[in-house]
Amino acid sequence: MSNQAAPLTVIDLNTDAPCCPPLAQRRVPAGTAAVLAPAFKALGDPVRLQLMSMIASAEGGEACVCDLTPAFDLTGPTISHHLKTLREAGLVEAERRGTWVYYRARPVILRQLAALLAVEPSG
Amino acid sequence: MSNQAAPLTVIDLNTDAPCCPPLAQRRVPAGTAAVLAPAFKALGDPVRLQLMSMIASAEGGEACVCDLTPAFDLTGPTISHHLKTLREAGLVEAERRGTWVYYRARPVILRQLAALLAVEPSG
DNA sequence: TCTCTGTTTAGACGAACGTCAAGACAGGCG
DNA sequence: CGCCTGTCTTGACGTTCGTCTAAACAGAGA
Repeated sequence: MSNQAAPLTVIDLNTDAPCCPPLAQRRVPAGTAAVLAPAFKALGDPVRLQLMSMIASAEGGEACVCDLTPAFDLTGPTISHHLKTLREAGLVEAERRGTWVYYRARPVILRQLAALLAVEPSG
Repeated sequence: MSNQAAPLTVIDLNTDAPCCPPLAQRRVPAGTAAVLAPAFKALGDPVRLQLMSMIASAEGGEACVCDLTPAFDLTGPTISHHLKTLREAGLVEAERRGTWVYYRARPVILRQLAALLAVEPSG
């Protein structure tokens, strides 16, 4: 069963809207927390945080799995699993071009997470 | 044994320095990822994300556990456990004043996380 | 078509997580 | 002091996570 009919999609992750006021400004509602927490969770592993950074900072905006995998002391399947986690969290998207698969960051959700964490300059 | 002698403290979470360039600008090194990933992980649970927000947005900059607990359908010990997780991640700090315990956000690390997630205004 | 390389899926394992009930600790008040 | 209230710790339970090996899938090239 594809469990995506849940009525939880309070936030449209595809718009460029800032989505939410900073976490420190207004209390985050349960629905918003349920939607955004998985994204933070996906970033909550050192390997995935590095993968995310390698992808987001790659030249041309995309990184090949063949460049990502050898950067870690982990097997290919394990890296693939972590990439799937990032994909399911909406943080990256994948595209196969011929032999290789390329991953690209999705800046919109990154901006939303950053906005949620924003704090007054010197509060 | 208090396992905090680990030689991993690449980042001083107590300074006000921006600490790291955005994740999308330069590849996050393994040491930095190891230090910051636990903070993201701590925010990766809906309950903790809401707790963090309730604390950070509370009037006076602090929130009493007695106000936090009744906001969820969870037992006191469970909320306490989540607060401990936030504390160990360096996101909040606690202080007991008489009968009640008050939690306060630590804006420095929040700023660091937000800075790491920062993305150019428009791709 | 067959074979080779690159990537993902499936299944299994131990470790860590989220939750609870029960108990321990801290502080205020008779 | 003894009791009560508020908070944290302990120990347990089932679930999820991170990793691996083995196998399946997708494309390129002979």
